[in-house]
Amino acid sequence: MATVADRAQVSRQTVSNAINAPHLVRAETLARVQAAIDDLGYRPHRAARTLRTQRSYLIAARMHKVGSDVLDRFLHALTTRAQAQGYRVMLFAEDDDAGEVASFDELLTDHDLDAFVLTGTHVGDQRTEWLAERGAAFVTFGRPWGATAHHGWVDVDGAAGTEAATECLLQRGHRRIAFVGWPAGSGVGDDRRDGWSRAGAAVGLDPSLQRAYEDSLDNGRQACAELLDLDDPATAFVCVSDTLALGVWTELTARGVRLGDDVGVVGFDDSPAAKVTRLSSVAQPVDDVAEACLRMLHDVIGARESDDSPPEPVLLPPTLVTRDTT
Amino acid sequence: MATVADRAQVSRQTVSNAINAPHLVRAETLARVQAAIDDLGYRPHRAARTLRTQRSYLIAARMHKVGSDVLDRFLHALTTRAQAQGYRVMLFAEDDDAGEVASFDELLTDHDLDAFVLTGTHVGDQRTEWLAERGAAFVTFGRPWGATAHHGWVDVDGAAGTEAATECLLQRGHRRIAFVGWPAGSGVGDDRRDGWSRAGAAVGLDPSLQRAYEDSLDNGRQACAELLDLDDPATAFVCVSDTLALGVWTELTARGVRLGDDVGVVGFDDSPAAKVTRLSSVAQPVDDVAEACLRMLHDVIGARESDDSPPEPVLLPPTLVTRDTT
DNA sequence: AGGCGTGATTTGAACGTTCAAAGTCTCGTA
DNA sequence: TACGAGACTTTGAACGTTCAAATCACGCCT
Repeated sequence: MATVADRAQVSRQTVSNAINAPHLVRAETLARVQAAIDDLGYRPHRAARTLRTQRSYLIAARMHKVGSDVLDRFLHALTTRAQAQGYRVMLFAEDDDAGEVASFDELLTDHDLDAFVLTGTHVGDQRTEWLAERGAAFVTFGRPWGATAHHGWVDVDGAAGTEAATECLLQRGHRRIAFVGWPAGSGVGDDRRDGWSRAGAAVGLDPSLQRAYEDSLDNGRQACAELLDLDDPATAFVCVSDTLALGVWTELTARGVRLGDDVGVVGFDDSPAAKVTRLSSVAQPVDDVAEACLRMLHDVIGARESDDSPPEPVLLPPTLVTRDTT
Repeated sequence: MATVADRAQVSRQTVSNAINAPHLVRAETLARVQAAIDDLGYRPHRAARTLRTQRSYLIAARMHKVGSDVLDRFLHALTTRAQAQGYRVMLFAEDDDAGEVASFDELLTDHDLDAFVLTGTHVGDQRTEWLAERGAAFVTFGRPWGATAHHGWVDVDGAAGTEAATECLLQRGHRRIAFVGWPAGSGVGDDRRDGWSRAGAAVGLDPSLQRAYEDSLDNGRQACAELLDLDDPATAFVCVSDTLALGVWTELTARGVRLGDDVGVVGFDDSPAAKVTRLSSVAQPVDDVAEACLRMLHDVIGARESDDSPPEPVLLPPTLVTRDTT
């Protein structure tokens, strides 16, 4: 920077201004500085800037547990878009809320991180409170389940997704549409169940036609088997996840059922496995989520300390991808 | 840090030494400094340290294109392990070698990155040369295909994987074992084909029983159909990827073939979709790869400038996961 | 003529660390 | 008694930026 200043016949500070506050610099001078910068290929040093300004242009994101296709795609979108705005994404990996908070602390204090993107919000989430207390900038991909929002969030309207799935199956003539979900209390799971309930209630479907299991292929099979073996069996399955849906699919395939014709299935997340098995599924618009997160983060970072009202939440609609199982 | 120094009745530098070079400090003093650090909850500021030492304790990794389960898991393992050693992983996303090199440049010059982890090495890779020229520390997950190694690398022995797959199918009694691969020249693809050739040659299998297509489900179906419709059809398929294998699986399922009994299939990568469809597949030991990468990186970072011979490469054996299709 | 405001630029200090060199203390030895 | 060696500690400067305040040049008003 000193070299640039010398060559442009100005002081360090003018170079700094030319870069960070060009309106303070006379046009003629600006051009001279710009030329010097180009000639010398000068680029400001981030660590020095961070040291002085307490801003790192870094965003932290948690490296999710493996096998989560949605979060993987989200992270990709986030990285790409952050980069376009001059930010970089820094990863951390933790197993639970407590560990994550410990990471926050280190990242915030030691690395001057500018913002955090949280995924997988859940009931009783301890992370948001911690961050809010510290006055850290953050947004969540996921609603503040069971709490009032004291922070910006972006989420996908799961209920709308399962509702659309249910309506699609209704149109195909199904009247025994079951829901295969997660145990109550999970926020996301309850929301997706609500969508099915809503669509069902509108036309008087049997609201008891449902099962709740932890997320696994085997549990999907199990649920499917139970619902098929009823006196008045289910003819279609709306599932809270692709994992359970693929379990259902497995059971149906094993029984030799004609998928799409006799029985319908819809999953959630549109995972690669759904594409392979031609399973219909509700797709989350992860690119849009990432975009919205960054926009919101931009506002939050700017408005921190001055403004105390959280930004307007964003709820995005998912898309039903219709394949062979509906 | 000044506060710690005051409280411990020592100078800044002694605090610094207590942290970075404890052997230089008298035990008694060390204890006093340590106590002060604990009392005040002091933690050194990374940006300041980076500014002075030119070291960031940051490792760059590329955020792979979506849908690559192996790289996703690798990234997770890398993050976890790096973190345990005091490093953090910084992401970048680029579409091609040129873009990636541009990112390297920015990360190296502006952010003082300590090291790079490259994935997806390929024939004519421009990235390694660029990094080597700059004297940057890096390792690759993937061999330097078609070039002599001027850098440390870790890879999985693909040929050993397909060889094991082929031998497994031989044991099941198959004698018409086909290979569904990628077009020649891709390094990884050729290597995996070699494993099949090797195992086949040992017992005199037909070496022409193979197809080469770009990686997609449809191409897998296509290849499968062609190989089944031969006068002397294939009875088993060793595939270069799960994508192609799942294409094969789709075609076989559509034809109502009894998988595992009449016909065998083995994929590569052990993706989630393989688990769902009960497809046998060759699994890469990504955790071990990440571990080896970091160990190697540690050596490279330490030895930079002094030592010029690259570290010993690491080639790890994959594991054949046997499910219903063998 | 002198003071004043405004826009452009410079100066000195500071951010929090570590490097390089110099300083102090203790002890064994000539 | 002094001297050098070794162990430990301190001092001043530096890393590359930006902040806050000072300075400068210039035209305008009274």
